[in-house]
Order: sequence, then C-alpha cells, then structure tokens
Amino acid sequence: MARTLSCVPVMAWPPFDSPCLTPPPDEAGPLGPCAHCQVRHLAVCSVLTHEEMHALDAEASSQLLGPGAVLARQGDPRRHVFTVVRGALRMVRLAADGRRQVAGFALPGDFVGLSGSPTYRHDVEALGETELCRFGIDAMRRLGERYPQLREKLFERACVELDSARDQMMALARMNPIERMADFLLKLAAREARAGNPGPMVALPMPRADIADHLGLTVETVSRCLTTLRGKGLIAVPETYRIEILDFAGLESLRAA
Amino acid sequence: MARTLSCVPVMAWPPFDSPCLTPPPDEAGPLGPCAHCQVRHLAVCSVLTHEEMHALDAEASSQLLGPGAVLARQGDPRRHVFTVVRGALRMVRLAADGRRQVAGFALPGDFVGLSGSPTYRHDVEALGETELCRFGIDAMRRLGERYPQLREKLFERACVELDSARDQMMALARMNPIERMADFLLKLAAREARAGNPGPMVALPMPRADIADHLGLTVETVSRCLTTLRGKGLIAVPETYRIEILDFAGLESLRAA
DNA sequence: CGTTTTCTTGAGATCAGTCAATGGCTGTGG
DNA sequence: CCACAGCCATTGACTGATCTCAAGAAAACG
Repeated sequence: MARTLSCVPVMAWPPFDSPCLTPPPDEAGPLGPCAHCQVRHLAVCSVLTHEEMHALDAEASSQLLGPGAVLARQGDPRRHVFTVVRGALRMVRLAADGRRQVAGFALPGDFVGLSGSPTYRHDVEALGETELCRFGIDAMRRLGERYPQLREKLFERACVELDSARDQMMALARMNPIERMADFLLKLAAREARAGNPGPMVALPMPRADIADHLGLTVETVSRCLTTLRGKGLIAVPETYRIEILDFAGLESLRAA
Repeated sequence: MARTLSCVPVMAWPPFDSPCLTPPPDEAGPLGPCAHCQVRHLAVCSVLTHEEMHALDAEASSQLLGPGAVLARQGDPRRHVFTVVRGALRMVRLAADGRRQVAGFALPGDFVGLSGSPTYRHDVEALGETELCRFGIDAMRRLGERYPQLREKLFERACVELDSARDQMMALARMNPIERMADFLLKLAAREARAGNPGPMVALPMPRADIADHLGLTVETVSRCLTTLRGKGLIAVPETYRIEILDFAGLESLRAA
C-alpha cells in the first residue's frame, strides 16, 4: 500500500486519523517535499488545511533517535508531545524498588504524551532506530484554540486511549498469562493491519522483558507462553523479534473477555 | 464545609472543576433554585456563564436511581453522559465466562461516559440511592462547538482519567494485594478530601466483591487484606461500609510505586 | 424473627514467580 | 578468522503467594 506525501487533506492514515500525523516513510525517505507547495512539511494531518499545516510546521521539529534513547523522563516538566514516524517507543514507569511497568508501546502513527499532569508520568524511550515529530505543548494549545477541529481530534484520541487503557486493566486483572499473551499478539496484529500491513506476520519491536512488564508477567512466563502457543500450533516464531499467527480464530478463542 | 448553590462562576468544585458539574447536595436538597435568577439549574459548571448554563439545562435531565439500578449496558448505543450528584456508580465489564472487572467507581462530582466507542464499554450501575444529571451526547457535542471552554475541560478531564487508568494498570500489574488495598483506600480518602470531606473516615459505598473485581483480587483476599491492615494498626473498620485510616504515612509506605 | 446475602476465617490446591543453568546471538579484540 | 564476553531468550526445578473450596459469623432484609 504505497503512500504519497501530501499536504492536502488525505485519507485517514491508520491506526486512526489523528492530528499532527506525520506521514509514514516511503522509498524516498520518511519526510519529503509537499506535493502541493514543495515545502517539506513536518506535520501532516488529515484534518488540517494546507495553511494550518504550515502553522504546525513552525512549531514542530523532527527527531531521529537511536535504540534506548530517552525522550522524556518520568517527573520531567511535560513540554512536548510526539508522533511516531518510524520505529517504536515504550512508555515505562519504574518504581523505587525496581518494579517496572510498561504502560504501552507507540508504533508509527501513534500519538504520545497525552496526560493531565504537568510532568511526564512515564519514561519514554526509543525501542530501535526511531523517527518522530515533536510539538511543544504550548504551541499545541495555541493551535487548538485556533483550529477547533484539532482540539476535537485530540479529545477523541484521548478517549480512544482511555478505552484501550481500560481494556488493558481487564487483561491485567482477570486474564491468565496465556490469555494476556494471545490478547497482546492480536492487538499488535490489529495495529499492523490498520497501519496497512495486514497478514499473519507480526513484528515484535520490543524485547521479552518489555512484553513481560507490559503484561504484568516475568520474562520466563512470557517465554513459556510463546512456547505453549507454538506448541498448540497457533503461532510460529521464525525470529526472536517476529511472530507469525497461524490460527487467528484459535488465538481469539483464548482471549476470553 | 457548607456550599451554596449558585449559577455564577463558582470556585472549582472538587474533585476538579469539571464541566457540567451539578452542585453537591445541601440541607435543602441536592438541587435548589439558582441564587442569581431563581431558576433551578440542573447543570452548574464553574467554567460556564449563567447564559451557558441555561443552555445546558435545556439538554440535561435529573435522575434518581435505587441501588443496583442500571444506567447503561455494555454494548448499548452510547447516547448519554452523566455526572454524579449524590451516591455512587460502578463501571463493570463482564466476560462471557463470568469473570468480572470493575473499571472504576464514580463518586459525587465525577463524570461518567467518556469513551471513543459508539457503544458503552461497561455496565454502569448505581451502588446505593444515587442522583445524577444526564446529558445527551449530541447535545454535548453541540454545546462543545458553541462553548470552546467546555470542550477544553472535557479534554482535560479525559486526560486525567487516562492518567488514573494508567496508574491502575501499574497497581494491577505489579502490586501485591496489600499494596493494592492500601493504594485503593488512600485514593478513596484523597477523593473524599478533594470533595471537601477530609479526615480519616472513608466511606466504602461498594461491597467487597466490587473492591475485589476492581483490584483484580478475590473477595476472600480483600477481606484478609483489611484484616491484615487492621492488625497492623493502620486502619479501623467500625462498620462494613466504612473504614478509618489510623496511619496515613503507614499506608503510604505500603503502596510502593 | 427467620431467611438470605455478605463478610470473615481456615485448609488445601494451583498457577505463576524465583532461582539456576543452558544455549544462541552480537560485537569486540586478539 | 576465531575466541571470548555480554546480553537475551529459553528451559527446568522448586517455592510460595493467591485462589479455590468450605464453613461459620455477621449483617441486611422482609
């Protein structure tokens, strides 16, 4: 599914038509000149006009991060929000005694940084080589005042995140490890599908420890679950960081909820 | 802390200055005439002008519910949002096999119904005799277009909910039962304090089973935790539905996060 | 006042965690 | 090119926290 860079309203770019969406990479590189005005927009958003995107561009900056790079630290003043262009991020909370919780992963097209707090509530770290678009919170707020659609989209996005967080609560509270694993893999697959990459192959851009800390398990249990699912013929694990879903219905039947 | 009903911008009413906030009950009853214009407003909101509240009133309706009454069913079309005036609500998700998850409780002043889904994602049920204010989603949207502050407040509220949901994820994933219980009791106390009722006495408007399903535990474990906390002298349980916090610092030290 | 529901307590079972060892992959340096 | 170190994933054996099951006590309800 080839994509073209454009500054005119484009079709909604998966996983949903989020504001300030940077276009996905293409052969020429992740960010090319606008087909409309030849300017290299940083901010492309399906709900914004050409003019509005120029306004956003003035406030946005592009960043390229190496594996493990830290965008934000838990407790730091919350000055920016981000959209992932390429790669992946993890949102991590670390307790004083070392207990770790991965609140979520941000994949290309995802929006990171929505919060009601004046400080970041998680560490935000790059999982691999990751490219993203950064906006100042204040700039965002100003633009929200000027372009009501932007604010509306942000609100919708926050609500979708809320739904997703509550789903995860159900998983953490009431599912056993196998079910959580099945649920997690299916969610990843669904996100890839919405991003235009349907099919049984699913990338796992994060190490096992991150999956474990996301699902409230240990690394060992994650590993055992993958082995079990493989044994049941539901998935294959051709590479450590890639799985193939062999039986979608079978996985679905595991995640009872 | 006596409160007076008013239709002019009032001080933020805890737990936060949310839109469409109905005033707390006073001796004269939960909803009295507006001191400004003698109209009995249904919708009082700290960010709205008198005129705007009249507009909201036209869209709002008051409801009184008995214990166990159902406001919304998981899967029903999402047509309304609610604010709790008096009493309490629970948001429940029920899996096909009977597993149950209480996503949260709504106390007076709380806003219920934010979601990105066209259908309700939880059953919403009254815990005791509960009074609330109901708004149509469409009306809400129209008002949001007319009064940008309203939309902004809704957005902030969604972000706060999001933070809170992620906190709960950490609790469910990485805390043991005692820690979850301590965390839960302290959160309840904090909400009561923000609602103008500080102090060691905390009402538990929900049965043990709801606490258990909220914390991902069993009823038995909840009961045992309360006994343990009592044994440590951190709390007292004078009545089944009321606890007294004897040692805030001690409880705090338990919820490592 | 009896019935029903809810809460508490106890004893045993089980599932996931802990600890420990092995194996594979990667990058470095000889 | 190979040897080694470090990291990560996997597997196994064991432990123990929490659930399950069961009974009794207390509270709510009619």
